[in-house]
Amino acid sequence: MSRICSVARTLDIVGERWSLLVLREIFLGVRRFEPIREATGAPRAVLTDRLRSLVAAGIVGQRDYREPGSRVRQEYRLTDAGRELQPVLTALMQWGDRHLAGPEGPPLELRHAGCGAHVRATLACEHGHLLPDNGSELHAVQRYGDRAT
Amino acid sequence: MSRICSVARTLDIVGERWSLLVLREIFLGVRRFEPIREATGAPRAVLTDRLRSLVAAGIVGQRDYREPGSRVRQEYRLTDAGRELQPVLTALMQWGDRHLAGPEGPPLELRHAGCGAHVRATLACEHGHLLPDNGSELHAVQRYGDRAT
DNA sequence: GCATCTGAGTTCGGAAGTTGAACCTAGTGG
DNA sequence: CCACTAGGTTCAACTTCCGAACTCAGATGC
Repeated sequence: MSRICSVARTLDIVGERWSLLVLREIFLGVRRFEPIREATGAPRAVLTDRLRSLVAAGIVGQRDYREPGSRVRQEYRLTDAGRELQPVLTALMQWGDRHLAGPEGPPLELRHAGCGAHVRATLACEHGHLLPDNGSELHAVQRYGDRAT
Repeated sequence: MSRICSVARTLDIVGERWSLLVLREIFLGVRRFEPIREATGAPRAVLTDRLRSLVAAGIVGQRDYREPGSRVRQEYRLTDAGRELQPVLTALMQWGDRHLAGPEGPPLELRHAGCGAHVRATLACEHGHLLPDNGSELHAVQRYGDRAT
């Protein structure tokens, strides 16, 4: 009896050690193999593999580029689906900032391009109410999803 | 040169295959070993190990319980830090609902306990502006964090 | 033409993690 | 005192991960 769940399905795609770190770099504008490898620390073989599966999953796309004086190579960009993982990364970062940051404070800050204010991942309902981060005002409704194994 | 990042630090703790699924179950109120194992499908040895590291990380706490006619056993509950991972789970679930759900729609719905409206993980700035999920209005400011390796 | 550089990727053998199945254990009820 | 149960532990096979060394192809210097 294993539960059908969108969390599980999403983790099948981005739930390994390096996938989300790779996405973080691409979000930050790092698009090429070597720089991504340096920033994440992933071994080459693993990075090759992860980029391939992110492309296969439609989260990342490839595009040719040519640095003057070099041959054509590939760079990696987020697709629309990939960009929609931003709230996941933001929520992870926010938790780490709060619970794991050193005394120097968070290494990276996210600001609203429009007004410059600090951006947070929040839970909000469709009537516009803001919920506490700890999920205390949350009510989960199971619609279906216990699967005979 | 590996980047210092709260995403990476958070993933060191909850970034393995089963950790977030275990947390999802505990969020849903499943608190005991056997039911968690059935719902997630994790092998026993792995589940034992994950629960231990979640406890060690201060995300999950243990508490005695005693079912009538049984000896004392342990159940697992979220700590405050653990509950604050709710936005991460919600964001993962939301992405899966949008990109991986079957024709039946999402298996689980989250509602605001107060008003019953659907709850979403969103990006919002401290001035109260709601940002698009795809991070398009986001500006990342690196404060420090390139670490010589 | 030939050697060399570079970014991207492959190959390799050893280390680490994951798996399902079988076994262990301490109370409890019959 | 025997069987049952929830929660682990152990085990051997298997898979994945790792870092280091190697390959590949096109660009450039000589």
